[in-house]
Amino acid sequence: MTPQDHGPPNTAPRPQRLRDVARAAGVHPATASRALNPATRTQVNADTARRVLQVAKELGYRPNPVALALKTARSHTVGLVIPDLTNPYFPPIVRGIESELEPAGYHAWIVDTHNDPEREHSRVESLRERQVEGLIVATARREHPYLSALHAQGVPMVLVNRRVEDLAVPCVIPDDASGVVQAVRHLAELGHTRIAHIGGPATTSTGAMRTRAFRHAVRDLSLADDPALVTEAAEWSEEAGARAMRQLLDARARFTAVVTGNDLLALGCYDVFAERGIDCPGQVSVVGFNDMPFLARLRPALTTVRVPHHAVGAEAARMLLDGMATPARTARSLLLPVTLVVRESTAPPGRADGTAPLTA
Amino acid sequence: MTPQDHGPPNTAPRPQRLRDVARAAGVHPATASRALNPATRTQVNADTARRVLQVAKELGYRPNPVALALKTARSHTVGLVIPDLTNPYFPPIVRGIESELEPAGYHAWIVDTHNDPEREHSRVESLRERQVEGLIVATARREHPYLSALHAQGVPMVLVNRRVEDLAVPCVIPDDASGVVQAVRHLAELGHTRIAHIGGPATTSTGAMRTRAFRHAVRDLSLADDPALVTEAAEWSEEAGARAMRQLLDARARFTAVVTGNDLLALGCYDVFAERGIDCPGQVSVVGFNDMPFLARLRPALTTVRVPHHAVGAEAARMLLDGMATPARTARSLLLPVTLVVRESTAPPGRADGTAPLTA
DNA sequence: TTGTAAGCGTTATCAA
DNA sequence: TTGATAACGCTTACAA
Repeated sequence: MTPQDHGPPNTAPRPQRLRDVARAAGVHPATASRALNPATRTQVNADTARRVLQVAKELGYRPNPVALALKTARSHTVGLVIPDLTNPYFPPIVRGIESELEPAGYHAWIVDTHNDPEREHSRVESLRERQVEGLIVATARREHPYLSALHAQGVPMVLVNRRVEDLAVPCVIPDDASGVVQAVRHLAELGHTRIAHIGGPATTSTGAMRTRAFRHAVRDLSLADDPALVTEAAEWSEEAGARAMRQLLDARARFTAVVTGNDLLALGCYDVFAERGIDCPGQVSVVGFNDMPFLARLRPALTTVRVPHHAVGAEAARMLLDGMATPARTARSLLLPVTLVVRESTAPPGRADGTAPLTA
Repeated sequence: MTPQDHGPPNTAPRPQRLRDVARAAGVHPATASRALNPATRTQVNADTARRVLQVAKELGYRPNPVALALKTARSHTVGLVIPDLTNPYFPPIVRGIESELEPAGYHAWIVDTHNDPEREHSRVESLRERQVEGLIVATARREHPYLSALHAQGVPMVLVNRRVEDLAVPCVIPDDASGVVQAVRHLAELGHTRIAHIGGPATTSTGAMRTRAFRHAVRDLSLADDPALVTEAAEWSEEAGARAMRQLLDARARFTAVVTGNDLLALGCYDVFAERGIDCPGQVSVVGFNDMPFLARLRPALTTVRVPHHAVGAEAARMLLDGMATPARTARSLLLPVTLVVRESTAPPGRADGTAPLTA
C-alpha cells in the first residue's frame, strides 16, 4: 500500500448471477430463467420452479437490468421530460407519475430540458438509447417535430399539461377553459367589467389555450372585450409577467382586474404594483393559475386556479402504461377538473377602503 | 388491419450498430471500435480511423449505451439521491450537479426517496444494479449503515448538505456554523438577548450541526444560554416547526427572537403567529435558513441564511468526478460560504410601533 | 496495424 | 419438462 493509496479498496460483493442460482439449484440457467419469470414458469416442473425460487431468494438474486435491457430491448423504465425542475409546479406531477409507475414495476428517468429545445432533443435521444419504453412529456411547446416524429413511429408517449394541435398524441391536461371561466366569473361577480389578461407565450399550448378561453369567457359574460386588454408574456416567468403588466399600464389601458396565464406571471404583476405603488386588490385584482406552493403566504395571498398536480401525473402514468400494454389505441385526451381558490388578491373594484379603481 | 388496430405501427428506424459502421468503412468491427474510442484510436492507422469516423458520422452512429454498460460495467451515469424533490431547496442543487456532470459526459439518474429510509435503500439498490458509477446523496440522516457500507466497499460517493459523523465520506455542505453565527449576531446587534432556537431533527447532520452552532454562538456572544430556549422539530416541515413554536410558547419561555433550522420551520412559526395574533417582527423576530425561493414575497419577507445551491451541487459533482477518476483519495469536506440576507422578519425587540416584546 | 474470438448476463429457439 | 446454443451490441485479450 503506497502512501497515495488511501481510498477504500473495491470490496463490493459480486452480485449473484442467474448461473449462480442455476448451479446452486442444480439446473441449467435456461431452466432457472424460465422458473424465475412468471410468464414462463408454467413451462417448468412445479417442484423445480419452487426450488429455483427458493435458492434465488437465499442468494439474494436480482436479475441484472442491463443485461435484460440488452437482450429484450425493454428497460422497465420510462422517460420524464420536464421543462424546468426548479418550477415548483412540476415536482408534484413527478410524484404523481411515480406513484403509478412504481407499482407497475417501472422507474422514471427524469430529464430537465431547461426549456431549451436543443437540449430537449439531445436528452430525449439519450433516453431512447437507454431503451426507455415510453415517454411522458411536460414541455409545452405547441410544435415539436422531433417528438411528433417519435410518436408517429410508434413510441408510446403521453403529454402532460400540453396538447399538440393537429396530432393525435394522448394527453392529460387541466381543464384550462373551465379554470379561466371560473376566474373571470369570480371577478365579474365582484363587479369587475374591464378585465385584462396576461397570457403565457402563444407558442405553448397552455398559453394559447388559456388566452382563447379568456376571450370567450369575457364575451360570454358580456364584459369589455377589448383587444387592448389582452397581452402575451414572452415566457412563463415573473420577469415576463412584469414586463407585460408594465406594458399594459404604460399603454394606459383601463382595467380593474387581471387574469394571468399562471402564477409566476401573477407574481410579476405584484412586482410592478410594488414599483408603482399600486394597491392590490384595492386598485387591481389578480388571479393566477396553477396554485403553486406557498402562494397562500404571499402578500397579498394570491387567488388562483388549483390544478390537481398529483392526479395529472398519476393519470398520465396510467395512460402511458395502458399505451405500452396495448399500443394500438386511439389517442385520448383527459381533462382534469380545476377549482378556483379565492384568497386575498381579488376584491370588488374600488372597494370601501377609499382607493380608486385604476384608470389611466 | 383490424378495426382495433389504430395505433401507429412501429416504424422507428433501427439504429445503426457498430457492425454497420464497420461494414460501410470496410473494416472489422473491432477496428471500428478502436477507431471510435479516443483512448484506443492510436492503435489504428490514421487513415483508417479517419474513414471510420467519417462513416460513423454519416450514418449517425451512436454507441448503444446498454451494450456498453453490460460489457464495461460502466454506464456514464451517476445516481442522485434526493430526499424530497418537492422541497424547492433541492432542484437548484440538481441543476448545479448536472452543470458539471454533463460536460464530463455523465448523466444523472434522479431518485426521490420521499424521506423514507426503506425507499432509499431500494432505490439505491436499483441504481447500483443499473451500474451507476457513483452516488451523490442529499438525504440527511446522520447514520446510514447501507450507504456507509457501500462507501466502505469503494463505491464513489459524495454527500451534499450532510455529513456522516465518524466516517470519511467526502461531502460538500454549507457553512452551517457560520450561518448560525451570522443570524445570532444580527439579532444580538438588533438588541435581542433571549433568542430561541427551533432546530431540525437531531437525527440529521444538518439539524445537529446547526443546533450545536446555535449553542456556541449564544454563549460566545454572552446571550441567554437557556436550555428551555432550544427545541427540536420532529422533521423538516412547516407542521413540525409550528408544533415546536407552540411548545415554546406554551412552556412560557421568554424570548424575543427565534433562529430556525431551516425556512420551512420558520414558515411553521409564521403559522403559529397568525393563530395567536403575535406580530412578527414586532413581538418576535425570525431567521430562517437556506433561502428557499419566494421567501422575499412572504408576509413578512423572511430574513434567512442564503446557501449557494448551485455551487453546492456543482462542487459535489466535481468532487464525485474526481473520486471516480482517482478512487484512492482521502475524503475531503468542502464548506461553502453562506450569507445572511436581512429582510423584514427581524427587528429590534419591542420596537417603536408600540408592541411589547413577547414574554409569558 | 488489423482480425479472431470470447464474453458481459440474460432470453429465446430448437432439440432432446 | 429440460438442456444446449445462439444471440443482444459492444470491448478486449490474443493472434496474425
